[in-house]
Amino acid sequence: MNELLHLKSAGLKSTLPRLKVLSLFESGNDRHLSAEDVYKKLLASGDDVGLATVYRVLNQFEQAGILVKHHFEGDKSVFELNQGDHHDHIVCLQCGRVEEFFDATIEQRQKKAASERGFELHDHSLYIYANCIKPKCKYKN
Amino acid sequence: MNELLHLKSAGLKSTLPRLKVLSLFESGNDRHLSAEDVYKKLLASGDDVGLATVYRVLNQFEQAGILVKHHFEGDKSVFELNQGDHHDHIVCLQCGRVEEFFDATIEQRQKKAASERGFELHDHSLYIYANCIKPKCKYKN
DNA sequence: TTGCAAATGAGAATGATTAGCATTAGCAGT
DNA sequence: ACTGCTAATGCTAATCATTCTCATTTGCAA
Ligand SMILES: [Mn+2]
Ligand SMILES: [Mn+2]
Ligand SMILES: [Zn+2]
Ligand SMILES: [Zn+2]
Repeated sequence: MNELLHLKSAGLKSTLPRLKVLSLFESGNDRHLSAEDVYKKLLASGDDVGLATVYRVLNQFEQAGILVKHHFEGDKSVFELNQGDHHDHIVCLQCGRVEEFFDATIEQRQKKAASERGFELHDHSLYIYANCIKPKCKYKN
Repeated sequence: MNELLHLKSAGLKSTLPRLKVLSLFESGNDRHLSAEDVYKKLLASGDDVGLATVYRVLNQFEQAGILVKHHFEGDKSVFELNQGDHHDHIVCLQCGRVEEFFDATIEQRQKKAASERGFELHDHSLYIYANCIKPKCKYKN
């Protein structure tokens, strides 16, 4: 019942759509999902939710700190469970595989770059676009 | 007449809209401009171009390597002159000021992060969102 | 000059995301 | 358990940036 705590502490009612979205992310099959991904997965599993509701819930969860939003190359944004650990992403340009990484040196040098120029770092986004080295890459022929 | 060379070598006809867009960037008043920015600036200076043409020209210039496109926080993308030097950006969340920086260590560790995980780095995007430290910040009250 | 492919411009179309609004469903208090 | 009220949902319509269509214009090579 971790989900309920999450929702309650965020001041959000425990509704069916919210629980479904949450458990989708907690099932852990895919960490990074777009609104459309979530919508389709729920439909596929027989759960009826409106696309608008999916968008709303995802944004509410982000504001509540339950999810984190990312903007990978392309138009649509993706969400993932916020597990406290900050990390950045490597995205395969061929198969779309997403790998997570954390580099303390990079983090530190970003802070330094900011402060040296009269800024106080609030946030950053770092995406590495790359190609899987075969044979891992499930390149779409 | 550097512009003409640019265009010719890219296989692009030297048309009025293209020359105007190019000289706008080369005037150097603002390095980072969105399509809308470019459109409005051209209109303001009495030059009539269609918005669609601006979009087309910007993308052609990007493909030709004349401009580089960035996706700062927010929806609209911005372009800047490609002067050969790669750099990343710090964006002030309050006043929108954009500062450029380059950190060899960060670059190198990105490459390493990728190769260590079976990727060949192709590209990356790094944006630092921060707040100007007063009194530099032209915060919009 | 002429001819013609390439480029332009105005507006329609697109695609992701959000807003509006009537209907439904949590849930606090009986 | 029953009421009532507010928040949440689910349509649909609206936004907003960007792209597409296509009739008209323009650069430029012969
Ligand atoms: Mn992640
Ligand atoms: Mn720049
Ligand atoms: Zn791959
Ligand atoms: Zn500022």
